[in-house]
Amino acid sequence: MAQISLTFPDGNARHYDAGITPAQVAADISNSLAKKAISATVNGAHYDLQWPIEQDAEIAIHTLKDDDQALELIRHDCAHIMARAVQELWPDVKVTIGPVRDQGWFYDFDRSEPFTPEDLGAIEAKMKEIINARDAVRTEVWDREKVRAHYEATNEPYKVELLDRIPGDEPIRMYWHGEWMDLCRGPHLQNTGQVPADAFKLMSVAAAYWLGDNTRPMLQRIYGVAFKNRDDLKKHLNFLEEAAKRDHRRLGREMELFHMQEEAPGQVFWHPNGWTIYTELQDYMRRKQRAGGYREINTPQVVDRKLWEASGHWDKYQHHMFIVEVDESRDGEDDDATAKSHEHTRINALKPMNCPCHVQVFNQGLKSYRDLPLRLAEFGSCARYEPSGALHGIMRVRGFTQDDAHIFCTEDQIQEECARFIDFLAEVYRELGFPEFEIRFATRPEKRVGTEESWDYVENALESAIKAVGRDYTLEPGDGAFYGPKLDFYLTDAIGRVWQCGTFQVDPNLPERLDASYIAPDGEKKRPFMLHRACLGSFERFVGILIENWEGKLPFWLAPRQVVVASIVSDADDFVLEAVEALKAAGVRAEADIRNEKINFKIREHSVGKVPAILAIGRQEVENRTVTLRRLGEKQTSVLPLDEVVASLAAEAVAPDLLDKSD
RNA sequence: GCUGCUGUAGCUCAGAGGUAGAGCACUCCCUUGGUAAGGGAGAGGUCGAGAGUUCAAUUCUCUCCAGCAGCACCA
Repeated sequence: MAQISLTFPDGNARHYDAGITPAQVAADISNSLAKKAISATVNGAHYDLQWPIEQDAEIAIHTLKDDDQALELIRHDCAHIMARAVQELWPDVKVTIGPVRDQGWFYDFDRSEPFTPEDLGAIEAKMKEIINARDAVRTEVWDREKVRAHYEATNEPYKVELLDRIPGDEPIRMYWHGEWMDLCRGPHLQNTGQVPADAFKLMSVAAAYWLGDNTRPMLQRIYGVAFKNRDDLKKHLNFLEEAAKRDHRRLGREMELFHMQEEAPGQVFWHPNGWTIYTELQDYMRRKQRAGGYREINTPQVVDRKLWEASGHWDKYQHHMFIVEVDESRDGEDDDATAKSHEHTRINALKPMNCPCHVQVFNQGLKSYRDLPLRLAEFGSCARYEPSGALHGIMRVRGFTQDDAHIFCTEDQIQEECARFIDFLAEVYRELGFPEFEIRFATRPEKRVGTEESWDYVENALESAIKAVGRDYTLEPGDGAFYGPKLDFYLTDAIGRVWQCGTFQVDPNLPERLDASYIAPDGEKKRPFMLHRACLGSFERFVGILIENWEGKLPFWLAPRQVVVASIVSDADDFVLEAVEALKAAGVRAEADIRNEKINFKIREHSVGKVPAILAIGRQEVENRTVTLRRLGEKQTSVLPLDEVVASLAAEAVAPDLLDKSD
C-alpha cells in the first residue's frame, strides 16, 4: 500500500498508509487525543475524522478547544440530532435540510400539523436522550442510485430532490446517528455525546419556503442555538434579552415618541418627543449636506403614471406603489355626484422614490459640463406599499422620508464623488455615535441593463475609489442594482448588531430613460451619470436605530427632553419656573415638574423616562440660587449655581457639527 | 404576500357560553416630602370589525383588519 506523509502544525511529519483516517492518526498520537478529537483540517478542508486521506497533506486535529470547528460541528450535529428526535417522535414527518446559521442552526420539516411550543419541549428532551446515549456517528459513501432507491422507498421526496442537486463529481455521503440516517456532506462529530447537552436550546418555530422559493411548499422550520458550554448559551440568551429591552417599539411607547394604528398601517404618528429627535436629526443632516456641497430641493408626492412608465418603475414596481386615481372632470361637484368617467380619470402614484423627480429638476434648462457635478438633495417623503409581512415598527414602513440625493456627473467625476461621499458618511456616522461601519461592494447582478463595457467601467471606478479612500470592503458579487453597482454601508450598534443604512449607487440607466443631458466642452450633448446616495437611509428607520443603540438614552443634543427641573417643596416652584425659563432661553429643552409629589417619585419617573439631566430645587437651593444636578444613571448629585448649570447644559446641547473644534 | 400565533381599560395581562377583573397610569383629597414608586377615594371597556351557530356570543365557527415571529420582498 502506498505511503503518504502527513505534516502537523508544528512542522513534524509522520508517514502512514494511504487511506488512513484522521481518527486513526489521532489514536496514533495519543489515546486522549483520540477521545477528544472532533474533526481535522486536511489541506485546508474541514475533514470528518472518518474520511480517508489518500495523499500527502498538512493536517491539524481539532478538539472542542478549536472554536470555529467545534461550534460548526456542534451546531451541525444538533441539527441532525433534532431531525432524528423529530422523526422518532413523529415518524411520518419528512426531513429536508438543516444548515448551521448564526448562533445555531435550523431544520426544515414537512409536517401537516405545525409544531407547538410543547412539541419543542418534547423534542429538546428527546435530543438530550440521544446526546446522553453517546451514539456513534458513522458515515459511508453511497452510490447515487442506491441513495435514490432508499429515499424513494422511505418516501422522502425532498431528499431525492437534494440528491439531484448534488453535482455529479461529488461523493454522496450518508451519515448515521445511531440507527437514524441522513444524506449529508459532513463533517460530523465522533458521537452524539460530544454535543454539550446543556448548551443548546430550541428557540422558535416558523414557516419557510422549500429552498427559499415562494412558489414551493411551505415547511415548518425549527430554530435552535447551540454553544460549547452553558455559560455561552446563557450569554446568548442575555444578549437576546438585552436586544428586547432596546426594542424601539416598546421604548417608543414608553418615552411617548410615536405611535402607529390600524388606520394607517406602516405609517408613523410622531408625538412631540419623537418628532424632536426626528427634526434634530434632520436639521443636522441639512447642515451637513449644505456644507458638503449639496443643493436641497423638494419635489411632488403625487405624480402621473406617465413619469413612472418612463422611468421603468411602473413596469417593475406597480404593485408596490400607492395608486391615486383622480376624476378631473369633477372639479367643484358634490361628492355624491355621478360615477366618474374614465376618460377624465388620471392615474397617479405616490412617489416611491425621488430619483425620477430629481431628473426632472436636472432637465429644466440646458446644463453645461460646468454645472457638474450637480448634487441635488431632498428629504424626500416616499410611500411604498410594502408587503404586510415586511412591516416592522418604524424600521420598515410604508411612508418614510429618505435623506436622498442624486449627483449628476461625468464619467471622470464618479471616483471623486465616491471618495467624497465616503468621507461625508464616515463623519456623519462618527458624529452620530457609530464610529464603526463596514462597506460592501455589490457588483453586476444576473438580471441587469447596460453593456458589459459600461459595467466594467463603473465597477472599476467604484472599486478604485474605495481603494483610494483606503478602507476595507467586502465583495458581494451579483448583489448590485439592476442598473449599476453599489456600495452599501453597514454600521455597528452598541451591542454589535449591524444595520445597512448608507448606499452609493452608480446609475447610467435612468438619465438615458428620462433623457437627461448636458453640453460637453466640445459642444456636443452628453449623458450625465447619476449617482444615487443616502447616508441614513430613512429618518424613520434611523431614529429607530438610534433608539435601540442608546436604549432610549439618547445623547444630550438629541434627547427630546433634555432637562427636567423638579421642585422638592412647593415653596421652590417660582425658582423652578425661573430655572426652566433660563434654560429655554439658552436653547435647552427643559420642563418644570412642580407636581405635588415627593422628590423620590419625580426622580424615578424622569429616570425611567430617560431624561439625561434632572435639576432638583428645595429651600436651600432657592436661598442660594443653586440647583442640585443629577445625571441619568448616576446616583451622585452636585450642587451648582444656576447660571453655571445653564451655561454648561447649553454647551452640551450643541449638535456635534456645531461644536467649536478650534481647540 | 405565505405559515403559525395574538387582539379584553392608556400600558402589562387575568378571565368565562348568561354582556367583565388586577396592577401600573389617570382624576380628586390628605400629605411639603432631599434623590428610583407616601396614603386614601374615584373614574375608565361596543372584550379588533363583520357574519354565522345558539334562547343567549366578548367566549364557539367563518371572513376581514391589525399586530407579533419567521419566510419571501426591500427600486
